[in-house]
Amino acid sequence: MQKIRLATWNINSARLRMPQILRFLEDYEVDVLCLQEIKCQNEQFPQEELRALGYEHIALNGQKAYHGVATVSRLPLEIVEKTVFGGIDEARHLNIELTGVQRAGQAVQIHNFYVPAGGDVADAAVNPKFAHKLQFLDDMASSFSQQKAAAPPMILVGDLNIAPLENDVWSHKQMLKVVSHTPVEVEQLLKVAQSLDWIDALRCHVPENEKLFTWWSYRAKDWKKSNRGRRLDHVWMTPDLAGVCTDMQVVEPARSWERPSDHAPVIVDLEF
DNA sequence: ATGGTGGGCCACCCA
Repeated sequence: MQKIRLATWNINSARLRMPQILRFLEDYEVDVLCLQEIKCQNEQFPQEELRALGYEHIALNGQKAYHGVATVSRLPLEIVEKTVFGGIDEARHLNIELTGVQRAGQAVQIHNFYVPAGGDVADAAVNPKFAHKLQFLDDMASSFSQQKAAAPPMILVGDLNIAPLENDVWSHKQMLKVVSHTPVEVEQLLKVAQSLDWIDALRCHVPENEKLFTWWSYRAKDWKKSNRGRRLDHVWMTPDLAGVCTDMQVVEPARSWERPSDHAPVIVDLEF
């Protein structure tokens, strides 16, 4: 049996927060880390410190200043694809396969996503960023639907910028018109989930009637005290991997580290 | 109803 610890973290600048990344990998004994918002080009990504720590397998999809995703691993990996969803050429997706981790003879793939935030106004007619977000989700759903007949075992992680359930936000009622929790986005995300019957791995371990957050705004005076969080970061698995995820945790302490990201890392423990 | 913070980069854009 093979035990793997996988994590996802919107880091909000990989260069600025490399000390936090190294601390997280060490303290929590992470095997594979998917980062979003690395905010740098591939050649600017600080690889040497990661390699020195044993993370020798690094896949990058960076761009200048904005967005960008990276998958950092102790286990061998190969890049499968970097896909542009939503019609705007931004670095928001990276699919790798863990060549040594297999299910029914097929290597397990890990999709690392950074879905557009969508701006402030939840109306695609007046807000192009919101239109882009909806189109991005639409393209995700189509892409996965096309694979339905013969999808390999896949895990999807990342900052999806949507908190779909009532207890994925601090106040369902007060958030209904706030981008990230509007019914139209939630519906779109549901379509993506249905495209391959994706399993919401985090909610397999925390029931839907309990609050579960992964993000807290920088703007709160005391994020812990006000606790106005949202579950924007997700881990999904294809049905053939049901039962593979034995545990999960949102690493809230990292939100209080020095110069933190506004997202906490999410860890899942996997057994193959 | 408003503005609050943070990162990249050097005027503002993005979250």
